[in-house]
Amino acid sequence: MADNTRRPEPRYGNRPTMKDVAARAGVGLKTVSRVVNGEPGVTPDTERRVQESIDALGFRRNDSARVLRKGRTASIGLVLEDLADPFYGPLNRAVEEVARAHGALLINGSSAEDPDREQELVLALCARRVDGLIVIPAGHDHRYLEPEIRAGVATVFVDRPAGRIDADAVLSDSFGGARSGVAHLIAHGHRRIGFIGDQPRIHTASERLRGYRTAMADAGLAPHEDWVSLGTTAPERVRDAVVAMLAGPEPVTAIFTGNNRVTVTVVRVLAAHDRPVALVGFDDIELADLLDPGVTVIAQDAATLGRTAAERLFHRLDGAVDAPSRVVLPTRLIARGSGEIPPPAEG
Amino acid sequence: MADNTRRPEPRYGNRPTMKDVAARAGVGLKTVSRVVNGEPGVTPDTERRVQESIDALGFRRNDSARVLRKGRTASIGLVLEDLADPFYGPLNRAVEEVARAHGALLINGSSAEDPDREQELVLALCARRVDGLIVIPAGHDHRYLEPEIRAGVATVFVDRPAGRIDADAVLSDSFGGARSGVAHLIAHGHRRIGFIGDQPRIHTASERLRGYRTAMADAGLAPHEDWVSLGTTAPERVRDAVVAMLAGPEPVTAIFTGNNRVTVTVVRVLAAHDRPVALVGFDDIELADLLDPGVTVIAQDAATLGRTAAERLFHRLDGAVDAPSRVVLPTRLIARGSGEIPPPAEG
DNA sequence: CTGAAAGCGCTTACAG
DNA sequence: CTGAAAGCGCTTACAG
Repeated sequence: MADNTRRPEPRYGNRPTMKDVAARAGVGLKTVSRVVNGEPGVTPDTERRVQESIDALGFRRNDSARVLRKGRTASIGLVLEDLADPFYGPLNRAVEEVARAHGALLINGSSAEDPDREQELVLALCARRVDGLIVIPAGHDHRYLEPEIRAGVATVFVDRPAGRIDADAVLSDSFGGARSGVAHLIAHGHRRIGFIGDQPRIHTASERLRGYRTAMADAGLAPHEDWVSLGTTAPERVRDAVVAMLAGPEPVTAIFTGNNRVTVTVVRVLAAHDRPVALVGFDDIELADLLDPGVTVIAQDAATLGRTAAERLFHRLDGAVDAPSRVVLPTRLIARGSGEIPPPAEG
Repeated sequence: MADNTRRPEPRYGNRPTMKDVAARAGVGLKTVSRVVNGEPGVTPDTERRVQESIDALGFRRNDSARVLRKGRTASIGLVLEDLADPFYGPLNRAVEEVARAHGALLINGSSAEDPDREQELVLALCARRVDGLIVIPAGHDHRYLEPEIRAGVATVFVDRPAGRIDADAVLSDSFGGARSGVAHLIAHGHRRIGFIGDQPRIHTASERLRGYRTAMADAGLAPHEDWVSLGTTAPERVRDAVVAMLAGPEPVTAIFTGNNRVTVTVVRVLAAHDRPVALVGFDDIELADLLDPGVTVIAQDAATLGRTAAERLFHRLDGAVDAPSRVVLPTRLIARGSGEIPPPAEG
């Protein structure tokens, strides 16, 4: 027999159904349903016969059919940017734990920072009739979700707000965090401070840039255009940005980085640089404390972000109909050395 | 009106169905189905009327009902140990990409290294009638899966093999990787080498220990019992193990660590230690190259692990019925400094 | 080209 | 305590 023999119609295999169990036990369908669901009103003897039949046939209730009748799928969708990004790991896990506590399964997907892919994924989840949706949006126009939300799909945005619709959101204080991080560098004597961030269409990126500009303005500093670089977090792009800022007649003496991926690349570039350059990064990164110098960061609490969003979602699923809310979680500056490097004495 | 007003029966909201669309367009149910699914045999005029009706009502096909009829859910389940562990990020992402390419959604869950939780999750996924399952097993007895596999649920184990059943598995070469890592330390002059690993009931942990013992035996070295420590990867446990190995009359001069979490803690402890101690760790870790010394590791390719497993799964779903296979992927030693530290001159 | 009937595997509402 | 009938929202198989 060849290796590539194919089954005719795979279907669910040949799974026994409640009907099969009922026939074998010589009872009605509803009685099987009662036993399977632990409902009362079955004599011990009948129950035993049904249970024996279930075991013999290897019956397992088809929740997919159950769901169709009950109207709730006991599943939620989580759309994030990249399942492989360590920043989202704790967020993902926190959402899972809350879902689990509510008896719901988690359907996961990455948008890859592509608005079309986000929409495609979100609508596929709606077609599966997930009870609710937690979205880290890639796009800026979520009006496509309006009919779904009206139809009862609870939706909570996390990390970034929804665009053009009014919806629950759970965010970190990107503006405040960046502002305090840049102020920290200024307090250590820096005047020429660079900002390297993610693409400006991403809400967190533009908020962090705003924090940078505000901190500079607060100190009466006017950042040179060349000190700001926004774009993808691809290592080459970030590397070029650092190199450019450190060259020229007025090189920056400190850099503020907009997220974990940017920070990692900047740390690499600075490690190979001849003069010390101060650095504060948004997002904590693993082993940041063991580098020399340790990396000073603005840490956000990704797990709390996820947990808060999921709890909000289930609150809605429990029937809460209060107005959409926005929760902003504080960030925390962790000084480890890189942010406390003074600028070189001016020549 | 109070905030906590509750809707009566949440159901799917009040979603329009094909029946509603048909009634509004004045056509039969089957015609709507044809339009929704892009099947041929509808006049342009009829199609226009139906489409108009779909748009006006905001109809979206209920895939949950579709699935019941079609027999396939176009979804797969992935059970891993911890969604927050950075090691699984790339694996998770790779599985997602393959699933996406096959039009399937990904249902995700963590076992938290608890066999009961693994089983509960796996069976819940089976009840949802996922088409297939990718499992990083926590337990060692997967006979509970036999009826499911017989009923047609394709199943592939990844990172660790199944227990007591014959099933596809995609693994990294834990034994060979650990053996070569320890041999590397021996080649650099070490004789007293410690091994700190995860709990021995975990397949990868015991295989790596076996690799350690084999490398030692190959070199004619008899490891002292105190040089081997297995247990949870909790930082306190690992810290105590390192401290114990470095104390006493015959302290180890090098340590081999069994996975990324152990390595991270050991790096922390060694950074605070007064004498240099060589280190090779299983699994690559972010920024390992920037530490001083850089951390020498045995790297495995988590993305390939995930991709290979997912491809195997869809191969099965396409009907392949060849015997269960075991794929073992090679590991790669990356020398960065910590593994090349020589032992101190003997007194 | 179009649609009425039956059925996927359950639960609901009801009757005995 | 028990079960037959109807229905969840689709697709299948068939007839016109």
